[in-house]
Amino acid sequence: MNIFKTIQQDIHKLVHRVFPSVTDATLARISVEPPRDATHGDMATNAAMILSKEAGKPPRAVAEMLVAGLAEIPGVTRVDIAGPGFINIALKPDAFKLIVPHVLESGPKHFGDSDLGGKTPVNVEYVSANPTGPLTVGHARGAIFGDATANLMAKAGFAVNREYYINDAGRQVEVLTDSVTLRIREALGENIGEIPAGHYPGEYLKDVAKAYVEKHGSDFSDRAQVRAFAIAFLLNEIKIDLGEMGVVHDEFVSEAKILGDGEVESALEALTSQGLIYQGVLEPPKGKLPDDWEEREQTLFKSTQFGDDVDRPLKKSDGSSTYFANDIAHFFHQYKKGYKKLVCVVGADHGGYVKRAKSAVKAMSAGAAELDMPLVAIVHVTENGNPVRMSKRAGTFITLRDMLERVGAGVMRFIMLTRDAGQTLEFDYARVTEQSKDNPYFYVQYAHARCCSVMKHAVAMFGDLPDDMLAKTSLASLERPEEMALVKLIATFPRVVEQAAVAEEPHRIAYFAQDVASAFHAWWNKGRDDGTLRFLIEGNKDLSMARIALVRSVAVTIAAALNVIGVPPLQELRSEVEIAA
RNA sequence: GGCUCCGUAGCUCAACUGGAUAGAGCACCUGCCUUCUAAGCAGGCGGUUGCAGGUUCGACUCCUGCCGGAGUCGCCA
Repeated sequence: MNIFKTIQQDIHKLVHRVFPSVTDATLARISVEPPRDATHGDMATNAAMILSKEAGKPPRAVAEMLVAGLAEIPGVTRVDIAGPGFINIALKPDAFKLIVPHVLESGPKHFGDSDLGGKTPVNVEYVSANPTGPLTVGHARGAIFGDATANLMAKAGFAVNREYYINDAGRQVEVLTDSVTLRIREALGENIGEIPAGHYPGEYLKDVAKAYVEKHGSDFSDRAQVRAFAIAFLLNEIKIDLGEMGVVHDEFVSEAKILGDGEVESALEALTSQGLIYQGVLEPPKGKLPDDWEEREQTLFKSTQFGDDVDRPLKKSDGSSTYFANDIAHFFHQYKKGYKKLVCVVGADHGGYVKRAKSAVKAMSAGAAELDMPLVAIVHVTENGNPVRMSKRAGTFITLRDMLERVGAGVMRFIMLTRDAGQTLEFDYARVTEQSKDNPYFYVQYAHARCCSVMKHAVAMFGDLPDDMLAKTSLASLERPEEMALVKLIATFPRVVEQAAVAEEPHRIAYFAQDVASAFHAWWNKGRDDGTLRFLIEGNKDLSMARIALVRSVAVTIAAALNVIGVPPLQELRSEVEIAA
């Protein structure tokens, strides 16, 4: 149930009646949204301003033509023309109150569900960390963002597949094999001295070596065996970490398998048949010339035809395919499986790669598929404001597991979604675990726990109060502004879900949860000064039941939002206090 | 030097993808808190959205050029 959409559809119908020649494109631009300023009413539409050009009349004149029809839409109590031609609409409270039984019937799993996506198959790829070491907090952010984005898109009606692409081919895997071999020799008693340059120095490889020796003994002569063992071991560690974070994938796709299956060749053939591949010489990069630059003819993809800045090479000088060529194969693989929309979550250091990847997908699908590449920025981990440096190369990075053990998955998931993914995130151990309203995780959980506490008292007073019963409760006595503010806020959730899904911005859900928590805390606090605003009023069962229904729907709404983020809502905070103590 | 992302209150960040008077929290100031529910509450202060142009009914948002920060720049992934 999306009241904004319902009204929007009514308005579209009305516009069509008043302006029969209106085009679909124009109609699509006519939106209905909650105004920023509540005094403007409950909803505002830009219809008159959008139609102005086609109608050949000034916006306010167009608005005049729509007012009468708008007033007849069910639930509408007032229609005003304002500013440059906005039409403000007020609805009777009952129209909004319908959301409460809807929330209670839908429950935390389904409130906010939408069919916007029309079951469009979408592949969301995230994490995809190389199986060469443990996950870092940077990976954690990408994992959480990707997981929440996948949840969000699924909630908005897309058919989502969650993919982890295993980079188990290429040079870094050979480096891993060398490094592990060294550690195996060490485990067998050899003094290996300093780890030579060009090897991964991380101590975690000792674990790999130890496990290898336990399984295969002292024979490390079979390079393929060492490599396969190391990858499997480290990938398993990664899966354990992800599992504890509640980050799930539907499938793990192996790069080595894609290469082995000849997918690169078939992808390149597809491009060749479109005349998009040629032999040529690239201009050297403008400005600073690399020291070892030499002109060379190579195999190039005409990515400039699709918005890229230069054509991109597909073969290295030794004839093997570039990373880009392999990725084209990977995207081609996804496309062939039927996905029309590809989302690939990558680190911000891949920013320069987005254009060519998008152009490749556009080219090989002949425009039928589209790639989005959200960039996830760095995490700065601090402790009481003091930065904790991380550097994967030095092997002193902060691992996902370090952070998980320190603050727990719920805190990580929520806090990492309190920023737009493209913004660097400061994550302060002290701040995200403190029990105060300055900590958004706590603030939201506290609101949910307070709702649960009210429910406990309510049950003691009135007996069992299942949701399906509360859904039938009369809400006629809800008339205070604090109550209606919450009802209206809850009613926007389906809209927030759709917009966040389209924008692929799950942080909006976290902000919404904070908004609901804030409005609820405000209501709760009013009850301190004004006894008539308590939830449970002795001797007034009608009012109490109506408020209980609203409190419960607040809890369900917060739970539904947290569900998208992947954070379990807490019934009470006491247990957390004990953990912290 | 080219490209990408970013620049919003003193600080950390939002702003419904072009909508109305740009919003929260922290900090600061004022008042409240011997509790049906204070791990606080109510209010106040705070802005030429980096700068300069442009597009239009309307710009934090789109375009151009500067300034500043981060990332990246054929044979790493």
